[in-house]
Amino acid sequence: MTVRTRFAPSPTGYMHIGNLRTALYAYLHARKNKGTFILRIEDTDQARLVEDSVKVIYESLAVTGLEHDEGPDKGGPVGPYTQSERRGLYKEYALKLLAEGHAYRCFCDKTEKAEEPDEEHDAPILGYDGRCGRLSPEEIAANLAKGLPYVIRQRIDKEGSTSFRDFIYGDIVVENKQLDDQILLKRDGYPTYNFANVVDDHLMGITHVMRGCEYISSTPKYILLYKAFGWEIPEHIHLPHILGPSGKKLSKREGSVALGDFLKKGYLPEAILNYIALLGWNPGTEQEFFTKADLIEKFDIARIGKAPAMFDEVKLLWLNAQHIKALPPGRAHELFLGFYPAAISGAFDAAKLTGYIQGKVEKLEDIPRMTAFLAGLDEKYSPELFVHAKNKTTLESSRAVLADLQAVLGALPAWEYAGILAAVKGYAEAKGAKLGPVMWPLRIAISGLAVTPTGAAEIAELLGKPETLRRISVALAKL
RNA sequence: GCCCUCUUCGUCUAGCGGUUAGGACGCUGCCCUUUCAAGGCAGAGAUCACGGGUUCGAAUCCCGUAGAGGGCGCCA
Repeated sequence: MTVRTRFAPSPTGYMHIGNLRTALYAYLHARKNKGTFILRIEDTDQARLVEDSVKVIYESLAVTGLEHDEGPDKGGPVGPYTQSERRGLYKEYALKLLAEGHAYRCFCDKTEKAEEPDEEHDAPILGYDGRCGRLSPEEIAANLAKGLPYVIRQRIDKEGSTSFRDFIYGDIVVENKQLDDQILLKRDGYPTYNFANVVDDHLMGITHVMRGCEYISSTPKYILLYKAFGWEIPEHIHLPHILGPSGKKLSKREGSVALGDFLKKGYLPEAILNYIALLGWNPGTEQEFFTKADLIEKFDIARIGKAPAMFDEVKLLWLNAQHIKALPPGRAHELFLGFYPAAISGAFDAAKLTGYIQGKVEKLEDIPRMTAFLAGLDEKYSPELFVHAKNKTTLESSRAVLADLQAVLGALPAWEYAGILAAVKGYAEAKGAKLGPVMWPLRIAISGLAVTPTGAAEIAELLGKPETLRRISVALAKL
């Protein structure tokens, strides 16, 4: 049987990183097995529709390269792929359930109370008591005649228990009395997630249902639905949660949760994918750096874990640096260019600069801060920077070195890295000094910083001869 | 409240009856070096949540307990 997986997000306006991981796993499993990856938009909550948010979903999948084979924008054999366009279908199937006694009309009006759930107090919320399920045909007819609005609820026999085997968590058994007569079709005629999901997954031929483990508790109800329809039950793969730093579900209050946030900070899509893939899955080897192609090759749902994982941006940062380092130079430069201050991309050999710092950039967002000193020297730096114990430099030694260097470099006919380095080395040798005591003052003088993304000779080359000499003069004036 | 699930270094994890409990991030130190970083090496860091079993032997199997997370919406 060909594998068919689906990613079924709701248009909320942003791509939650946890949802992205679900999409990634579904995508990887499909690709790994030469199957089909489907995108389905779950927009059944009319009150929550957010303008343009479907676009965000398309863009997110595009930028991360999780391209789908079937979906609203691409079509396919089991469309439409947007739930709001499938309303007729849900009604048809709900009616079928109704006719067979697996569902009933409920005329109770609980819309008011259900508006705002009380999140602070975990007051016991009792499920629906099933009263409308006991209405006589005459009562139902009377209500219908009165034009009373109604919902359709699943009728669940409270005797016995329902079980299913989750691919990750194993056998899950729940007593039926724990199961609520959940609403299948809302008053407005739209299906609930609970119903639409089952109907669509079946109609779309989904073989592996992958979703967050918050659905484990309600899956028995879905199983009952499959059974009522007489449908084959697909493989269920519930994924452990991704937690925020506090150990709670990753939420906006604790920092970035949206793919867009990370992209804006200069995390590479491949690094993000790589990192979240490892949150809850491991290859069984010690490999941690993965390209998307690697992931497709190595991914295996059998190695998904059960325990929730905390999102650690520090490790993501490290992985991001690894991915930046691995970028082909041309591609790196393309990306870096967008982050260089205008003065740099104009006046400097920016491609050369990229080459010098590619190995040190952890995230693109840091580039302006790392390179600002090239565009303009902050002349107010402290002379104390010249004093460095390990290199045995002092204010006096620095002054002497810089004065000499000004002459040595000033006499240089050509201006490029190798020549500059050779000149400085030659000077140090002539003085019988090690390179450190000479390089340190030079680097401080031309950068004004204790920490720079690249060495003194590289910086001097980028700055050009006049500016290098000028900055040395500025330093000399301080000393 | 009821139900479901989870629990190995701070974090991500390996482990699936016998290991000095391995790796990665982070941290510390050393080396290299043209500073920092990168790279290389080394180190600290886990009585495997706790308590009982089973077994010659348990992080691994069983039963409890605790803690944490999730569900109980005309949200998904």
